[in-house]
Amino acid sequence: MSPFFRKSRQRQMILDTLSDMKTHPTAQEIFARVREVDSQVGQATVYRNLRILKEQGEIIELSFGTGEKRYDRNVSRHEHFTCRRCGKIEDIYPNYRSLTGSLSEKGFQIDEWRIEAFGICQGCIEPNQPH
Amino acid sequence: MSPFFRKSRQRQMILDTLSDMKTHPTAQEIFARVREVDSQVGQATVYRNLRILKEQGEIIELSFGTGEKRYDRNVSRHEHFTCRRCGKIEDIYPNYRSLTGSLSEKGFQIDEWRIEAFGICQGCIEPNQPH
DNA sequence: ATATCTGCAAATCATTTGCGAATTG
DNA sequence: CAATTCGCAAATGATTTGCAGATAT
Repeated sequence: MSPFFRKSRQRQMILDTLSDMKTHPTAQEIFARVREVDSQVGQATVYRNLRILKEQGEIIELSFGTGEKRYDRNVSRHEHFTCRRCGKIEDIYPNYRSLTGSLSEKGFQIDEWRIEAFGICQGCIEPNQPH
Repeated sequence: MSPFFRKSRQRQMILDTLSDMKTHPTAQEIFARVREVDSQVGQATVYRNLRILKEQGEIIELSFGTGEKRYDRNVSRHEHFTCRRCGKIEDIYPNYRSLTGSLSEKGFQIDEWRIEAFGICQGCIEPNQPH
């Protein structure tokens, strides 16, 4: 049986906070933001609820090979581009078809891709290189 | 100036150990294996040398969204398929062209992809489902 | 010689867990 | 009221760092 969840003020607050942040924040960043509104919230609550929200399919968990995980309110299928210069993470919508096609012929039964792109973002290339 | 590295018995042992392992092991798994040969080796030595070997381009560091990093002696450009059932990690060689093409048109200057595929491997699909 | 490297132990960072109290349906 | 959730503090797991002594060039 799939788990039953009650509503909680804290869980809603965490979801709202993530919705407001467009930066693909870490659990710690969400925790800091939530604490600004209610300094009573414990960090275990944030971690626990991020896991629950993920199980509920309300949010997505990301990882970019750096220690910490990041969270995303955008649950539609998409991937991410990280700018090496400014660190900004942008959503990208690649074409998966060709990837999957050539590999399924080789006997791979792939049901999920995790794709990350790295490079220099438009803003950092354009007029004058920051830094 | 790029750092200067001396040779060390331990570093060579770590590299040889990784070469022998075909499993994309974690630092801890490499540490355990190295300790079987020389029980004096400290774990800091393993972590330090894996970082150095990565900087030297001798090995590649992988991460699959689980806490720990994994290491790979195969430095040619390739990606990985992880079997959800048996956990085995296989090398895959996808066609990047189409991915990069459609996105560079949109102004992304992508210089690196990190791609992971998940699914069920051939061995786990075939005759009788294990478990 | 002397800068690099080692082993050890302690520190750090992200995340999880145990527990008694508070909250929700 | 009975299960879920909370806040706290302590535990965990992976990795890093400080340091005195050993080693490589």
